[in-house]
Amino acid sequence: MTFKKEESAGYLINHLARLFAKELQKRIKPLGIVPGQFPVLLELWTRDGITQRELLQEIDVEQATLANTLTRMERDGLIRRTKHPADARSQQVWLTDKALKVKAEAYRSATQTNRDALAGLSDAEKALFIELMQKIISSMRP
Amino acid sequence: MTFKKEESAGYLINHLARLFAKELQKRIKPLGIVPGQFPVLLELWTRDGITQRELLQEIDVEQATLANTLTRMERDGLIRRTKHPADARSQQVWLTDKALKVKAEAYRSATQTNRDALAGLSDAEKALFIELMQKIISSMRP
DNA sequence: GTTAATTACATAGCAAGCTATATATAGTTG
DNA sequence: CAACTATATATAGCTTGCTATGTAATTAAC
Repeated sequence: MTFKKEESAGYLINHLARLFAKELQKRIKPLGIVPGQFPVLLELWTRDGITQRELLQEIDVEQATLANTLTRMERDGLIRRTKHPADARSQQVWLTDKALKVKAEAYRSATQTNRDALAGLSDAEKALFIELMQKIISSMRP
Repeated sequence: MTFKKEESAGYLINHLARLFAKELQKRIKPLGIVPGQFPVLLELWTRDGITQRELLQEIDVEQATLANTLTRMERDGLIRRTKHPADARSQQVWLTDKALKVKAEAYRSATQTNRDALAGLSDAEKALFIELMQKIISSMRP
């Protein structure tokens, strides 16, 4: 009954995810942002002022995770939250100038992290790797 | 300047890692273990009584992460720690009966999680996916 | 139009990761 | 052997994720 972790998909994926996060964190630290804030920023950079509910539909985390991430982002001066005019339960989320200013550089950091990480692969391998992950995700997603 | 998260290696890997962890957690919960304990168990099931230092060499996490994981495992009755006879700084780590008893079922759970997750891929794709991850990891590892 | 169900968000509490730092013991070196 | 240096582990404090539960506001049902 041998189980080799170096050949286990789950083990490798977990390891890889941590290596990626560490690398990205290093790059974006000077911008005053952290990896967990990236999905929120990506969405708001293209669609500012949406509600938490709408944000949640675009981001693959639990509602509580998003709420906590937004609280930290507010603390860090990246977003503001305002009451929704038509629904008092709802909050609209708005980027601050600080968050708008780092957009270009943050994109570059993420792109560069991906590029460096996959630098040892051929173009065909890179494309295949992405495709395989997409395939697995869509089969696992609830 | 478009950045599509569905095509970003880092984004996909993070998402995939969370899906895997969630799935594994569901399966091993009845055994009284959690995903973060798996690397420790895997090593101790084949080499019991080693020191934290030796464990650390096999597991790709920081020393502090391992120390905390071991503390939780001790609390949960999975391991015991004893002073090393020849070096008072050192701790030897031993599995309890509880941890030994779940070995076979835990292997099965992990194997099954991997199998199910990759079920939509051909054998060649599975092998390729593993190889690509190994390749990326070895290029990113410090 | 009050009651019940649903929705939006927050909070509590935990796991698992990280960096940075402290502490105790061992080893080395003058 | 006293004084550094190095090693083994622990602790503090943070992020990012989760589940479970609470709270307030809205909508649906009677």
